[in-house]
Amino acid sequence: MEVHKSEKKLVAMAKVLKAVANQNRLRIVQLLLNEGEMTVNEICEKLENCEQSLLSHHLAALKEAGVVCSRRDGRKIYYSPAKKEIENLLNCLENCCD
Amino acid sequence: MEVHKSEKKLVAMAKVLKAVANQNRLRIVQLLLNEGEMTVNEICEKLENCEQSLLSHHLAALKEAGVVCSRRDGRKIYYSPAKKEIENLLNCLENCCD
DNA sequence: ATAATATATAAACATTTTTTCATATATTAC
DNA sequence: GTAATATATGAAAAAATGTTTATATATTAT
Repeated sequence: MEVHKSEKKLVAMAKVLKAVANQNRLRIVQLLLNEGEMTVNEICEKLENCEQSLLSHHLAALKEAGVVCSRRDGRKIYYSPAKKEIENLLNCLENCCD
Repeated sequence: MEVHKSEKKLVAMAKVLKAVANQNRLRIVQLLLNEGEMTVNEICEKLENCEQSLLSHHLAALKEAGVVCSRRDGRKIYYSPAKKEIENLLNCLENCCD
């Protein structure tokens, strides 16, 4: 199995890791994986110690890294995991921490 | 499949992520996965822009997070991936970045 | 058009991480 | 013991990230 990657790919990989390498953002991703689509407010309620503005920053970071995606419905915006590979990643991560 | 984790596990997961969420450290891990055990000097030669002292700091961070382990042989110290799950994690990560 | 709700953004500030530089420790060779 | 090699460590400086606060934008309701 080939593990070494091109510089470009390495940068992309580090980017995804940086996005999720944070307690709050990790919890956000877990929430979305568990519960599916959620609005910012719904996420905000589940997350203690994370006020609306901060949450928006975190969501923007996750989105920019391609970890989550969003769609608007009326004045609400729904976030969800951007792709199924994210779930695999989190499961592998979980296995690393047993 | 259960994705939500206890606070303790979440912290552990974030810790591993933080350890590898860095270009140099990610490359170190890839190197070790590809080539098996390597000494600090061998790693240092493969990594450009990463001088001995900095490399030691990175290795210490990876070790402290349980991502790599080390053994001494004479005056050399050999590093290698700490467990097989790390390889799975990197493979899942790779799939996220296609 | 005004108000209310939901979310985002920007700038200032605080904290953490990364990097450098100088020095320390451990092992082997002489 | 002294020198050489391999690696680690600590503290300061530099850079990046996280947090707060205030304000902006978009949508809907009145």
